[in-house]
Amino acid sequence: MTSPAPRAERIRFEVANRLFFRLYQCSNLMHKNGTRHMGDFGATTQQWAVLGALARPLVHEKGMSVKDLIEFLLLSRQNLTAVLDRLEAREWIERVKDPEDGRSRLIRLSAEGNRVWTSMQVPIEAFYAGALTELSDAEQVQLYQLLDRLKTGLEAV
Amino acid sequence: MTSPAPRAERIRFEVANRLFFRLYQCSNLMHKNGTRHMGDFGATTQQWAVLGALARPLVHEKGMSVKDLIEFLLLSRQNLTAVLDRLEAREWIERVKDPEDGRSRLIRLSAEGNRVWTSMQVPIEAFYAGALTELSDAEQVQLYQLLDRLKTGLEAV
DNA sequence: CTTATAATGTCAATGCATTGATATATTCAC
DNA sequence: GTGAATATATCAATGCATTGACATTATAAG
Repeated sequence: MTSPAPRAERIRFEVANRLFFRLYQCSNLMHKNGTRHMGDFGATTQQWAVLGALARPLVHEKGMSVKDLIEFLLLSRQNLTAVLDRLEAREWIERVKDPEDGRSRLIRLSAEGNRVWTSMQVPIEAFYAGALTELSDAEQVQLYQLLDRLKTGLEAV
Repeated sequence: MTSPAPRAERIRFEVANRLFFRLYQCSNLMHKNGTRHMGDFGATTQQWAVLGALARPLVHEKGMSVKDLIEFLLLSRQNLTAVLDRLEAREWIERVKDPEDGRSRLIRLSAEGNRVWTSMQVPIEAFYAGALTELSDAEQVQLYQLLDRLKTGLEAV
């Protein structure tokens, strides 16, 4: 059927294969060791992402709708709901009615959630520093930018 | 308590934050859209990783022990067992006794698994090509190498 | 007012990933 | 042979992630 792939094609495939395999491994390691670094808090890396999104300056006051959180985090609604439920059970976030849209509920950091998020910065910074020892400042920026463009491709594929 | 972080430190933290957030998003997108690309086969990206590991030239004949697969894929034994169970249920892999070590069982591609893996190359290549449109060949290599060093740091942290 | 659309939530099934504890069989050192 | 270490498997709990289907409530269009 298919003729044997030319050399350039084989190499291209091999590079892509390794690239996505490393992405897979790095993501698993990030979640495993990142979550382990939070020992005292018992918070997962996925929960950081939510708290971090809600703690951003322009969001902190009024909160974010579930819809906006879904678009920001790129998660399914059903999955995000479960994560929010766990965060709400710990009283780190609150769901309040949006005064401007009765259908919408705004997700906000609670006072306790804000306090916890601040304390979490210490182990998070330690994790970041430890995980990035092999990369210079410039390389970290480079990696971020390459991942940003990979994300663009992955969204369209 | 802690004095306000110097500007350079804040920027460093922000870069790390974005880097790991993009890693998180890319990994989720890879699994979601990668698995979707396999529609006909109903195989997940994690299952590719296992089949791909077993299909490598030097492994294909004799297979790999569970221990070696764990070290290669960086997964927990309990998780890998579950993935292997699903692959075995589809008769894509076989577990055979290691003639050299009675404790060990070697995981091998079955004839059917080998055939399926070959057919899968087509949608996998299409997925790779579509996901990497934003990156040149050189950038793909660069990204792979940066992820490789990130992995080293993430393993040690 | 009626209808369509949008935002959210819920129920169910499946798969991936972790940790912890326990069990069995085999190999190897002594 | 005894005992330690190794390789694998299993059971249980928890969390993350997807899809699909259905329900509720509120907004917006006609």
